[in-house]
Amino acid sequence: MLKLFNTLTGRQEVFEPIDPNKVRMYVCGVTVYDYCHIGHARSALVFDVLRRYLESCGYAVIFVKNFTDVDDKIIKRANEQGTSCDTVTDKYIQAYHEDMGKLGVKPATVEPKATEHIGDIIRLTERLVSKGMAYAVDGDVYFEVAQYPVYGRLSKRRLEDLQAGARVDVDERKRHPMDFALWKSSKPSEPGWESPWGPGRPGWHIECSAMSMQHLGETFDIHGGGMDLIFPHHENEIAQSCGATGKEFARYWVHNGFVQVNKEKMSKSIGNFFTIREIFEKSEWSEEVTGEILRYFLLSTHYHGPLDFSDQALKEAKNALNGFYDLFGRLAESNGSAPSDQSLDQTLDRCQVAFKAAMDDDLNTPVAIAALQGLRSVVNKLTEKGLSSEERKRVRQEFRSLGNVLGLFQIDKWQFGGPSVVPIGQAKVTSEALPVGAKKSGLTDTEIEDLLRERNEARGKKQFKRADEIRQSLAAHGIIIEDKPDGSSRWKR
RNA sequence: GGCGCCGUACCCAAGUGGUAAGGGAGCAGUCUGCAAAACUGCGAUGCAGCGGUUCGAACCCGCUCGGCGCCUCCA
Repeated sequence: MLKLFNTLTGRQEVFEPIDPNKVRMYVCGVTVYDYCHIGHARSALVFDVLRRYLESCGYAVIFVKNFTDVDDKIIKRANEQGTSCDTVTDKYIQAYHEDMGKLGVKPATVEPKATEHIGDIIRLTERLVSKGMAYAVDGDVYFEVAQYPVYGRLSKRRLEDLQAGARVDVDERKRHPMDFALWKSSKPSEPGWESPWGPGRPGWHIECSAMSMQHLGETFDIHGGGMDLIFPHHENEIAQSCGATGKEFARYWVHNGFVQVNKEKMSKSIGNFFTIREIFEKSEWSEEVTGEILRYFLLSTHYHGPLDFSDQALKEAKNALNGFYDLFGRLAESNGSAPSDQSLDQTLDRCQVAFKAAMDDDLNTPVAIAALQGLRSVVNKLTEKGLSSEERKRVRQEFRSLGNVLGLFQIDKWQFGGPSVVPIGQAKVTSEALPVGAKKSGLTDTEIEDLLRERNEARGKKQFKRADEIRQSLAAHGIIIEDKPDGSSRWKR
């Protein structure tokens, strides 16, 4: 039974979808005027995992994640670059898909763009105007917060408190300082659409209401996003949606914490952000490996709390992951048959139960990972005694299927090279495709294999000095050699 | 000024009333030509501090200190 922390009620609640077998969720995506940073990655990942977990529980999930492709920042960026808004948004939507794809974030069921829903937005705005909850002034349309008595129920703020500290310039055309734009008039040079109030474009908040209602209905199950969206974005979505329909909007509001750098929020305005592609470009590991390291790192903290990004943290994630892939490597190698171990079934069952309990507890991924670490530890002990090949397959499958919920452990070979086994004294160099774990620079696999072969020839002749020289020189390139009991060797980066 | 979050070992990180999960790093040992991996052992009498409630508190209450977020575009 999944429990989720609901921002709306301020506590954990048992998750029960409207339709017993179906979950409808909406997550605020990004405004596409720049590359995504790690903070965007965390948000995308958290809801990717929520979606995967719901699916693994047997729900049919309809997952909508939008792109905000009309916005002041986009217009500004287009002007700076001397291009059109479409060019800007196309570029960054593509980049989004590339970056998130490398992270293993599955595409949402529907990924609508604001500009594809202008008609819905205008209709929703008209609906609010006709109900007296919004008013037009000089081609702009504002939502009147005073018309929605429970305004502030999500962010737990009262209108009076907001007024006191408001840093916004008060627009005297607005009836209340917190009234927000549903529709903004456009200058001829700006993107605009015809509307009952003249040419204009949507305000920021209205698009999410229009798109979520269009794709998921007026009331749906889960609405998510980063914590910084609680106010004003989600507060305003609730006000305008409930104001228009008179029904509840989303039932569970889920918000992820920030990625920080040196305990400070990673943000564009502070300038302390790292883009996802920057991490991939800087990384010494292959894309698959880097993507999995990032995932592991981002899931090693509960989604609700802050998460400090650093090179050291990534390195620790890599080391932790190494332990798993070392085990997978050994599981994949045949080491003779061994009598079946009766305790294996029990071990696998226990891990499943612990994993599920952790995920049920508000998506407690650190504890879920701990369950997998526990399995790793037990299986390591079992492999010391020996496991049959059928058992080794089952173990690997277990890691694969539980890992799939987190998007981990799906790769066959990680840092281990392809033709990694070079028997002592009789190596044959087989050149295969560059393995997944290949480093982007440094020695090629063939070079490594050549050196390894030379080393094992030396070992065969008991020329250990030469053998150790080769070990040293490979180590200088970050290559670690492991000699197996049968005299052959494997290597990893 | 208002609303809210956080402070657990060298690092990361669970635990939110019943006597401190897990990982990484480190140290020692087994194994190994040497390594690596794996295995075994070691590691917070204490959870920012001080009071209080309780048979019992890291977990509840109060105060203090320290760090941060939102109220403005922001995942």
